[in-house]
Amino acid sequence: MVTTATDIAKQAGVSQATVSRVLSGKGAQARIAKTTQAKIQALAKELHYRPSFAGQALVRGKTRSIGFMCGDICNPHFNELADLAMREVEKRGFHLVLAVIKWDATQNNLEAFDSLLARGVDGVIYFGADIRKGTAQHTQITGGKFPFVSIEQAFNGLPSIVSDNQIGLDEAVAHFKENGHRRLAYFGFAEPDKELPLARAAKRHGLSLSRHHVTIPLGAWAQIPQRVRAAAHQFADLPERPTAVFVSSDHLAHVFASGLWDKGLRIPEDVSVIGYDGTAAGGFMVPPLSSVDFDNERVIRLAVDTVCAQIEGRAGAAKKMVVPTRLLVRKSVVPVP
Amino acid sequence: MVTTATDIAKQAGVSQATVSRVLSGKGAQARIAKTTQAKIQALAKELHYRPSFAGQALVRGKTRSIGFMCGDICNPHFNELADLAMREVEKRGFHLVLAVIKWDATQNNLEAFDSLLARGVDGVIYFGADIRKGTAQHTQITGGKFPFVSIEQAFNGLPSIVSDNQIGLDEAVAHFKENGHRRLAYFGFAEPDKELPLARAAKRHGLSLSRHHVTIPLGAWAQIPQRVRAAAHQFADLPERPTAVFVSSDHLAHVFASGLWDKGLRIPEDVSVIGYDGTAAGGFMVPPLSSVDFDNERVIRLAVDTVCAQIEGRAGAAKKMVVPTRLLVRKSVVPVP
DNA sequence: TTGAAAGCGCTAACAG
DNA sequence: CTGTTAGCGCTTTCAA
Repeated sequence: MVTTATDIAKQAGVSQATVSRVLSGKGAQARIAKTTQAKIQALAKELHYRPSFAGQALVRGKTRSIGFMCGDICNPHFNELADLAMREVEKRGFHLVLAVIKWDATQNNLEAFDSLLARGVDGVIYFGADIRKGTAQHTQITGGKFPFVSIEQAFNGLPSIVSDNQIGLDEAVAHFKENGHRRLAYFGFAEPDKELPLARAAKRHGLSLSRHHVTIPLGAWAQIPQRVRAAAHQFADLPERPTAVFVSSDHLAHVFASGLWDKGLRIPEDVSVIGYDGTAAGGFMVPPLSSVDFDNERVIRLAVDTVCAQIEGRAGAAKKMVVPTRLLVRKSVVPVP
Repeated sequence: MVTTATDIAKQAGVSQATVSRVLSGKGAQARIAKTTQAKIQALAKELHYRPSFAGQALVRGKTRSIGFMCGDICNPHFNELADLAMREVEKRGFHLVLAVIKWDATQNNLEAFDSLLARGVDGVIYFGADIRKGTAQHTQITGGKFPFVSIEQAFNGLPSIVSDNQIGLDEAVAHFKENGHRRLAYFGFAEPDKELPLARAAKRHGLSLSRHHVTIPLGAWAQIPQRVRAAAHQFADLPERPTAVFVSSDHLAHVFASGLWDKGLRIPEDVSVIGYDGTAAGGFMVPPLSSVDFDNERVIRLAVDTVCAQIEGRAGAAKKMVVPTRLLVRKSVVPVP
């Protein structure tokens, strides 16, 4: 049914090894006769030859594929990242295998990681979901031998790429201030990486800061939207409602905006908002969402470079890379009335 | 470095075949001594044994993975579908390999398909992008032998799952009419599958219908957003602007809404809109977008069932399955002023 | 209850 | 310039 190199060898009257040499591009180097090459090439085309993935993987000990672990792929930040990763990885001759982290799992483990290893990936790019958890066991599994790079979350000793949120958040707060806002709020999951820099920035610029956390019980992952919406409703009903809100992700900002809308509030007329991630999707919100931009391109390029280097043995490289964030000004912040 | 079955066999003092039997769950059936089983299991755990993907794939002739081809993964319809497909496929013990169709390729070919085959998938679920093209060559490649199912686009003779747009579009038009709208517009790419049923429905309900096509030159895929936005601007400036618009996808509806906003127009106050796809993302638009729902769950379940059946030799099954669409009423249609 | 052996499709080292 | 040979890690007869 499926054509193998041996089939071609038989028909061409040469050895299977010769076929392999020609078809894997080593023909020139091995100085195979032009005529033989041509014959084999022709046969290969005619019989729709396609090297067996499993055969190659087995003998090479590599599948030439890289795993990408991330949260809910319906979150624009993750799908935009996955899209970039796919292109970047393919550019280097690898395949990308996606694995979505299952937060609704009963255990707090990352089955996705096991799934990727079972799938035979040569390395993994790990990008935790919105809510981060310790994953000691898997860090151990990797043990520093397996090509691995983590985005945003730094595992001890393993290469990681984290963003410097202070810069972007400073700009965000400054932007709010320039527009006359005095009462700032944080809206989102509990994320110290964002809340601490935000608090610092607020202090620096003399704005008050309140925090509005959305909490999701373990296993209730599916009801995130409802809970976020409910939290937005609560926010809308606040007596001394802040006029400026930093939402911890663009994805949440969508739901937040929708929740405000339910209550008859509008962005930016009633409340000015800045998101986080700088997604393209945010640019199509009504109004276009200003956001702290994560520099996806750079992060992904670094991540892919890092795993590839490890896979190909050219190790070394920095252990921890820091990428700056910056404010992306669109239309969701206006002067306070 | 990596533990193999042979390693375990050596340490356990048994043959590698026995290890394989135990570890692949055939221990009971092959009546291996309980003690032997226990010893092997223990060793496997201790040494972090993980069957080699390539080894298994080679001997089985199957990778137990299914390819999913679709358009831009940043389009909510596609990422919601991919997400479902992933879960559905994993439920059956397969992996999903994503391949995004590259419309910006110079050739009108689907490299994604080749990429999947190179990746050794056992079957393919094909879901064309917004703009569909003939892909004769690949239809030939599949030749009816390779497990394959197409969503929305019916290839000659191959299993396919298409939606019945007439139902949903009738409901959509009826909904517009109930709200007093008389002038209806189609906004989107040229898609006969949607435009024809829409025209029929409009006629039936006595509404006028104008068409506003967004055209993208081949290779200009990257500038879709700008072009859609520009088209929305043009629409906004129309002298006799329709009050009701059917947008060919929720994804486009986002951009359309954003384009109207640029011009100071609001949904639903100035124009009522119904999208297509019924994405969850549409539910977070401001205002929540009414949409013709595609019944993702059902389509994906059918698709996965169909490829799996082919892969596992239980062939047969219907050649062409039709899934009804229906209107999902949210908040983007209001009575005409 | 278990071992020996064959072979999946491919690459690469070693001979010519 | 090309053939032979030896595995890669696993499953699966066939024997014992």
